[in-house]
Amino acid sequence: MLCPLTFYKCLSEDTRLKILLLIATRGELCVCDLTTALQLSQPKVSRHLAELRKCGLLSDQRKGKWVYYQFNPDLPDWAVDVLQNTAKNNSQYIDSLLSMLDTQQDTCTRS
Amino acid sequence: MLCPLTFYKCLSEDTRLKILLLIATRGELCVCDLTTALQLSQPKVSRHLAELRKCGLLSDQRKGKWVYYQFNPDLPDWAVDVLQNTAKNNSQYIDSLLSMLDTQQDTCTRS
DNA sequence: TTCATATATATGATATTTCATATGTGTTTA
DNA sequence: TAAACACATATGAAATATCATATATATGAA
Repeated sequence: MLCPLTFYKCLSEDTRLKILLLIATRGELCVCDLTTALQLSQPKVSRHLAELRKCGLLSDQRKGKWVYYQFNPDLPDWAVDVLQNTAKNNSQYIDSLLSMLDTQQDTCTRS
Repeated sequence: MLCPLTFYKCLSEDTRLKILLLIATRGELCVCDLTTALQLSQPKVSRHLAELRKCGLLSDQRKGKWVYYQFNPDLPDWAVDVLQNTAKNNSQYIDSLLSMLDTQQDTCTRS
């Protein structure tokens, strides 16, 4: 059972909120996608991802060298609704980040 | 324009989240209703109310000696949705507080 | 004067960042 | 094929920043 306070603490920090809204939009992203989109150091991004994992908002899946993050399948519907509602109604907060994924050189050798 | 990060910072603290969910359920409440429901000191409740007012989530209305708080009419629809969705799907988080309002002696002389 | 509410200031508690380093996977090469 | 290497990601620990609480006191209405 996800406590609403735990959930909202996760959304109350700029990096974590952006990670969640990016994943709400794209379905899944790997760590290097996120460091590129957010222009932040890898340890900083990984640390916040660990927090989101620990609290049950995200789950991870390794594919070779890369680790992809997506919403935890156990996340309750109301929480998914909140995240998707927020992403849809605050595009100015994430659009420039999304465009980094498409137009900028991704640090992943993969891309 | 309400920034989503500002909004979620307001929801990331136990007292503030409970205040917002109580108001989502009841429409409006005065400070003494909230101190009763939450069993917290008046300065603590007032301080959090001031924060929610400053950030644009709540507006206040004085009625005689009492000050009533309700959602700010300028609060965007997505934010109202988030709060009502959360209240509806987390009744275990607020039901016991709501029952204090109905059954316990309210500290307001009014009641 | 009393009751309801607001706020200042000091203090304590938590969360975040950074740097260094560890782990884990795939790839090269001797 | 095993050692060495390169790349992606995770984490420990210290330094720093941010936030919440308590107590005392101020304001404002009846």
